[in-house]
This record gives sequence, C-alpha cells and structure tokens, in this order.
Amino acid sequence: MNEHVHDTADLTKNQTLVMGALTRSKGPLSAYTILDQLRDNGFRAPLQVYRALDKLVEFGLVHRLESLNAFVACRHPGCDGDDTIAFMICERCGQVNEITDTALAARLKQLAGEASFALKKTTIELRGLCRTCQAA
Amino acid sequence: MNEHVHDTADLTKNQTLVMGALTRSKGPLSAYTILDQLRDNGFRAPLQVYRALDKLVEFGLVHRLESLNAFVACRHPGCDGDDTIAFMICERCGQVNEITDTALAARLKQLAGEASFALKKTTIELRGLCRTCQAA
DNA sequence: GCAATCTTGTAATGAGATAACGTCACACAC
DNA sequence: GTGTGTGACGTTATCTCATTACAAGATTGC
Repeated sequence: MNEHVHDTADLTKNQTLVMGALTRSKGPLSAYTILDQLRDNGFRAPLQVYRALDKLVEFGLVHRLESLNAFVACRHPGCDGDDTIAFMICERCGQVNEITDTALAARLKQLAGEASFALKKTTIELRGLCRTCQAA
Repeated sequence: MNEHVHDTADLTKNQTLVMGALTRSKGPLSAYTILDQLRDNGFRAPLQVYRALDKLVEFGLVHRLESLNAFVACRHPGCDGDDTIAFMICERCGQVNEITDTALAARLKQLAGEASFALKKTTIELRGLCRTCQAA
C-alpha cells in the first residue's frame, strides 16, 4: 500500500464522500458534522464516517486536530511525507493553517533523542487569532 | 487572583481531592477515572471533577493532554509560568514527561509572528516509547 | 441582616468514539 | 467455477468524555 497517497482516484465511495465534505469545508469538521452532511448520501451511523476518516488519515489526506476533536483536509502545498506539522487554529473564524518547519522538527527530534524517547507521532497545535480576526 | 499558583493551601475541598488523586497517580488520569477514585470522598457526578479540573488547569497546577483527553499534575521543576510545554507521552507505560525548551518556544513564537497569528495557547504532545519501554 | 459572589450538588443530556455482529463484493488460487 | 481470503460496508448497541440547566449552601463585604 502506498505510504503517502495524494491521489483521490483509488478511494472508496465512502472515503470519497468524506473527503469531499472536508475539502468543501473552510475549516475543520467533527465526525458527527460530517455524518449530518452526508445523510442524504446514505450515511446513517458514526462508524461509517470514522472508518473513512481512519483511512484518509492513514493516507495523509486528512489530519486530525486533537485539541478540537475534529478533522481537516490536508492543505499542505508540498506534503512530502513530513509528519511534523504544526497547526495554527483561529479560535474566532475556525480557519486552520498548516505549517512545516525544519528547525522546529529538528529541535523536537533532538529533544526526544536527548531523552532517549522513540518518537512516533507529533502533535503541535497553536490556538489564537488569525491576522484578519485580530482586527475585530 | 494569583496568575500562577503553586501553593495548594488555598484550594477548595474538591480541588484538593482532585489534585491529590492526580499527584498520587504515576500517569495521566481521565476525569471519569478521578471520579471513580473519589466516590468514597463523596464525589457523585462528573461535573464535580470537571469544575475542580478547570480551576486547577487555570492555576497551572494541572495540564490537560489533548491527545489523551486526560489530565496530569504539573511536575515541571521550575514551573515559571512558561506556557509552552511539550509532553512526551509513552504509549506503553503511560508515563508523561514534561519539557520546556526556550529554542522550541522561540521558534514557535517566531512562526506565529511571521503569520501575524496572535498566539494564545500552545499544545505540543509527542507520542512514542520511553527509554525503559523500548527494551521490551 | 442582606445582597453579591463563589462553590457545590444533582439530574439530564449532548458529543465523540468504538465493539460486536453480520453481509457483500472482489481477487486469486486451485 | 468453486472455494477462500480479504477488505469495505451496514446496523445496533454501548462506551467514554464533557456540558447545560437548575437549585442549594457558603463566604465576604457593607
């Protein structure tokens, strides 16, 4: 199986529907919000959404935001398999900005190394106000 | 009200009980686990725990781990009000290591600044295996 | 005393996630 | 083409996490 699929061609029907909902959305969506949006497409139970989300996250097409219990479509321009992604989440408009930074990733890796910690997954989520929302 | 209380003297009864449960624990606890542990002390409803936790987090005595939906007592040696804390969470034994690093905090602050993002709260959680658990 | 405020207790409910079951469709060996 | 394995799908029930809403005490200041 491909390590980092960015091709929506080989997605299943449910995965395509969930991916579509996330892509259409301007911000992150909860699994239950997705479920509601897809009721007309035959979705009836949370598990249908969660199963699709699991796969999409595995493919790297979708990210999970731990601090929101929600999911976003990957908008990272050159999503080159980097798994150290920082998210800037605006608490007012809900927009999410995806950032990768080599210095940041390197420092985290070094800190883990110093503690002899075998790093598997990194979660970095910044909460605050985006540029446009600070005016209001 | 004090910005960063590290004195358990002025806690209410419920806050003291919840703090005690977290301090006794080797790892993070969920709100409902705390509830179960405090049933003998008169706790009957989740809200009693959540209210205490809210305050303890506000005081800086307790941290919330977003990726676990759980809480840990602050073990940071010189907890000097730094709000950029990274957690290393062992997925095997559940132990949590608290880390502050000025380089890391500075880089995040800079990234936020470059995006004109008004940073309010930072969540950094590293999942993996601690030194001792890698042997097994 | 008495009002203002904070903490508490309780019940009910909302929101997020998974377990356990069975079915279906497809690929591939034989 | 029959059998078998595998992966996706559907449904129900259940579990965990968190909050809303309302009432009752407790504490402080005047």
